[in-house]
Amino acid sequence: MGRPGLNRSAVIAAAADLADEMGFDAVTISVLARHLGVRSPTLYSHISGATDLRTAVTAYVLDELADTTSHAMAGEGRDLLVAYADAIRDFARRSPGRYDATTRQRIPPTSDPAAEIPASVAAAITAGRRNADLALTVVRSYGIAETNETYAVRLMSSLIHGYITLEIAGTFAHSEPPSEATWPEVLDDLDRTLTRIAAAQRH
Amino acid sequence: MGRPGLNRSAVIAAAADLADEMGFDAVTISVLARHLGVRSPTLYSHISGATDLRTAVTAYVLDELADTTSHAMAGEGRDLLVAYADAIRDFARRSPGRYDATTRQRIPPTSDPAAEIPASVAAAITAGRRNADLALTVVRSYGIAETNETYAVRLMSSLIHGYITLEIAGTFAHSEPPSEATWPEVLDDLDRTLTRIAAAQRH
DNA sequence: ACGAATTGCCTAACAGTTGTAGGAAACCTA
DNA sequence: TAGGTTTCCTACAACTGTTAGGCAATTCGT
Repeated sequence: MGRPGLNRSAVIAAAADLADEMGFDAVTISVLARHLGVRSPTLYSHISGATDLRTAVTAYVLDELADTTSHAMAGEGRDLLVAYADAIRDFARRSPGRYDATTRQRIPPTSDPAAEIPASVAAAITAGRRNADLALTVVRSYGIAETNETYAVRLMSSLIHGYITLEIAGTFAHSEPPSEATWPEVLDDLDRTLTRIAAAQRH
Repeated sequence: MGRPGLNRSAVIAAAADLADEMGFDAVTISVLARHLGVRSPTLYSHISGATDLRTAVTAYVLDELADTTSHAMAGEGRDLLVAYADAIRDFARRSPGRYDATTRQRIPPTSDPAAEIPASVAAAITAGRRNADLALTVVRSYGIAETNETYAVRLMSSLIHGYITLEIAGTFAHSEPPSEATWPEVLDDLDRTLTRIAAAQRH
């Protein structure tokens, strides 16, 4: 039934690829349409507007990231931490536009019960939770108790995300040693801290 | 000589205020012009375009941040770290649009010697270095040797910036305890790590 | 094989934004 | 009061986001 052509998934995937080439902000409806060989209004058959497109890309990319990360995760404790953090960093360096999408798109608070939640927002929330669960897995593998879980996840996420963000922004490019060299040290110190948190609770 | 009216500084300061009200991305030439009670082309007498405006706001805000932070810095070691980190976090929470400006604006690498560097870009680089020097001051107060200075600054900056970014993005809003409660713990662990780095070098 | 429903894509058109060009008005100084 | 300087304006061109309505291609039921 109907004529075959673009579909929503193809449009979103193309947008994610474009984001890696030109930056997340540069992915406009017009640019994306030109890249796909159609006129701008055509895309409105597949997406409901620019913000829907961005949110959908965010959800799509968050799912990709969770897939990649969970596939790379193996071992326990320090090994698991390194596998987890390297997977995220590799993803961000390989696909900076995609990584940007995971952070740049602000999901409004769900406090308003009357407001209808668009499907793309719901998908982004679900995919975000998938990634949060992976972080939780790493922390739990250190034997950190439930009381400290949230804290440990926030500490670990902040450090990993912060380092990757500043690294991609070029903040580390103007001083020695190269960013590549200090990353393992960061993970070493993060490992020590997570170990300390786990040890401190079994008094 | 000449008719008094807007000048470049007033335009940039107004843009920074607007960023706090509506978000950094929402500050367009047209919106800013309307807010200042003039027509859009008028602004081109004071700024050379949209990217120049954004870069100039970044430089302006980086200077404000360095002023605020250096004014708040006092003490040594842990006290200094807390004063430094709290100043940045308070700034970011009080002025989220301004804080966004410090990170969202990408300064291209200065590798090309033939390219002329616009004044706003040079100002942003200088202001960025001011902030980097403040971070260095904190690290040095721990007695960390020059060999480890860069590493310690990267670690500290990544953690502080990452936590603030995720906090403002609302990532911590959906779990207990409140973000307010885990921040001091983060600084505690950061203090321990900086102390360890300092201790490890005098073997 | 044919009609009908379905679906994809198009043109036309409008509002809003960025940016350029050139001119008129307001102000300070002499 | 005249000159020079600077501010601000209107007019215009190009591009992006978005809506409305229509043509055309494909698939399904018969």
